[in-house]
Amino acid sequence: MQTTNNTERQIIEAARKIFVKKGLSGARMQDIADEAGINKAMLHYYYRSKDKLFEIIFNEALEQLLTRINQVFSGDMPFQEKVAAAVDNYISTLSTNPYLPLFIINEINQNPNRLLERFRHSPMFPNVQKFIMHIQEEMENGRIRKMDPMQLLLNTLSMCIFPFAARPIIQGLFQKTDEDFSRLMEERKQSVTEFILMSLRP
Amino acid sequence: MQTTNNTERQIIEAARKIFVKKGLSGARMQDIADEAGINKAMLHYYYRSKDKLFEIIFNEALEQLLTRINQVFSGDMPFQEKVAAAVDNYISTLSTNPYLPLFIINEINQNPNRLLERFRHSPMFPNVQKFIMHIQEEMENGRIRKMDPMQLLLNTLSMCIFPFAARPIIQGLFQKTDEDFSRLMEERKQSVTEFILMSLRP
DNA sequence: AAATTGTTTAACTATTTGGTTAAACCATAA
DNA sequence: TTATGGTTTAACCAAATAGTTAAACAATTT
Repeated sequence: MQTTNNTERQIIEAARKIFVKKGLSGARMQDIADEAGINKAMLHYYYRSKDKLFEIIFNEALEQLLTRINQVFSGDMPFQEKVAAAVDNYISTLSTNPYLPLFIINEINQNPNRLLERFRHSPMFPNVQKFIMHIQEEMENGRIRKMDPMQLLLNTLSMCIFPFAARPIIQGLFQKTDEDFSRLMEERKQSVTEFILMSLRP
Repeated sequence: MQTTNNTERQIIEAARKIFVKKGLSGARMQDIADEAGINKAMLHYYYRSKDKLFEIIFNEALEQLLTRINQVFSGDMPFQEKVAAAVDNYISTLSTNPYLPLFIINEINQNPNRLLERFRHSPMFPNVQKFIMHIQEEMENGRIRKMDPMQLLLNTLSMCIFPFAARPIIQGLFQKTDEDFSRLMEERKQSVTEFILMSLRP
């Protein structure tokens, strides 16, 4: 029985690697089989079809991304700390899963109706609302300057996520090595947090 | 001869629509032919292969995006105005070409070596450098607070581009109509500019 | 009008690719 | 050891898809 589990796991890992890199339409079942070092028929034996296998990978990716990120938003720290923690957590998560955001954005673009359903029912939604309310509270108390909370949320997410999505362009354009990029993102935790909080000074 | 030109143009327009929406691997030659309302053989008659046709669309998209954006960075206005103009121009361009950034990011991800070459030789590169120098100048003169100019550049690009790449997620998650989204982006021009300049207060 | 040249189409081919099957393999239980 | 049941493989199939071709068509030239 350990063979079964082992094979199943090998398939999932290979599928994740290929799907996340090439997307649903770009991935080949043969590529996944090769990556897992097994016969292509095994993919169908364990997971029936390409679509079924993809579904598993997509859901897993979505959950992985949202779960960790989410704990921060719902936490009860003071506002400044919460921003710092959110940025830190976001950039850390993406540093270890750099392909994830582009993968998810892309597939939702290709198939909004089918995939957005999961998003809406994900644990992320309510916490974002909570974060927005926290922002409004701070503004009303005059502790930060007033602006549309939605725009602030978009700014925060944009600055955390975008550099990873555009990574190959950034690295290519500015001749950065992988190490350079890692360092840049590490510094970015501090820099983005500061950038946001400085902007919000009343 | 007008028939020829007309067909050629129809093909290019159809190809742009399909490629930009579905990407290289997701696009079907038949889809492009259908979109153009012509026989599939015509695609090969005029443009030989899928790859050749894709190359044309990709280069065109890249040029379109960079050319307009670029004029701003190289201009000679005062810093504050330059930031405002850059943000405004960026968001305006993307409002009329919402699929463009994701398309370009994606295809470069799929084929970095082949496509980055063009990027590096594009007219964008030197002007970005000029913008960075302008930032440094302002910092040295104490007109804005000090921070890594590269991070500032990343922040600016992120906040302008990301919302368009993530558009379906944003709209789906927050139940925004197309009109809502347009308005949000229109307000964003002002909001992001302010956000940046506020953060840079010394 | 006839000939020539470029354009368009339907039908076809070759290749890729997701999916199936029957037989071989292998571990475990009887 | 042999029988059983799950696992794996090579070979195959069917559908999708990029690309080709020969013939029909249309415009232009002579």
